[in-house]
Amino acid sequence: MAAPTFEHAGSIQWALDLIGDRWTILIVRAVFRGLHRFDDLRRDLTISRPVLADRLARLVDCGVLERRRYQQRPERFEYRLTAMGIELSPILVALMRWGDIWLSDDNGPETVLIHGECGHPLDQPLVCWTCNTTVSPFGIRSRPTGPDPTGDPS
Amino acid sequence: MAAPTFEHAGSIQWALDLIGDRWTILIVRAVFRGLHRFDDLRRDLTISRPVLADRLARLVDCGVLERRRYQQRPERFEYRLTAMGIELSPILVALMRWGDIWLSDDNGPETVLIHGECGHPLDQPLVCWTCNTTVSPFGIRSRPTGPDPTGDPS
DNA sequence: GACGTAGGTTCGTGATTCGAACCGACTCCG
DNA sequence: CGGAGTCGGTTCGAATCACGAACCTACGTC
Repeated sequence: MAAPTFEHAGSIQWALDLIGDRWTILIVRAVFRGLHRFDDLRRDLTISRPVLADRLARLVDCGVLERRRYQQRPERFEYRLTAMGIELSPILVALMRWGDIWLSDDNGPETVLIHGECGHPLDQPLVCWTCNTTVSPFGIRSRPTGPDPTGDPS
Repeated sequence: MAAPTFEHAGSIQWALDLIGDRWTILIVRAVFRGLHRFDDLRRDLTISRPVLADRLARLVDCGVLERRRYQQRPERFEYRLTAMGIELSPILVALMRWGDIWLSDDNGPETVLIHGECGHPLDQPLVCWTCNTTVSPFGIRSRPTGPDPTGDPS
């Protein structure tokens, strides 16, 4: 059984350059939750004004958020997720599930994410739609970065 | 259509406290790829010695990595993923897929992760095994943090 | 005994991040 | 009219963090 390769560091590196600091993910999550205004975000996250302003500008710059004027006189702006931002949700889901399973302080909740329609737990598997099977982390290869380096099995 | 809630910030907050800096994820990824020794990691990541030592110690502390002696005289150690560490893979996958789709510089590779057995692309959906359906980010509720705050639809 | 390797620690500097304070444009209240 | 409040920031000086360079230990090798 070969190890997962996780080649193509660039993708992860780039992603981390944008969202790999302590606040950005939490900001995106807050916007998901319906907080769109500067002061709402600041209160909810207890983040300092300069850092929030910087992160929001960066997220708008790279296309994760959209800055939208919601009134004139005085001009006021709110932040909305773009398609690029909405597609961050698998990362949020993965972080949340992992944190919930492994880091719950004592007898924390075991199942956080549930299906809105039926109320049953959600899973986030790797799926090959061609084989119609779920795939373990050890069934991954990467393309086009060549053959896997055959990391010796742990 | 209600927004996803992503309640229970604690889970994400805790996860980010451990793995939310610029290096930790990259270190975990490198260990996944088969790099287990201090100097191999340092060379691969071009990370400074103090930071690598600090991150490895922290990861061992919190149970993501295991420090294992692989020889005596002189004592030498290597780092292996624990179960907790292996289960970080959904986060790596999500980061990688997002970065690859949205951040590839020009005509970068569109499909990085493929099924080792069949060579077809892998997907990482949200699945409700009870309904046997995939769920969009907007079909998520969270438990037990109460009813969703009905984030106004974007 | 000089050199190489493996796995770190110590140290001083320079970049981040922080809270506190300030600012500008406007509204509301009296 | 004057003062307070709201919203969305920017500026500033102090504290924290991450960095490379150098050093250290313990061993093997030439």
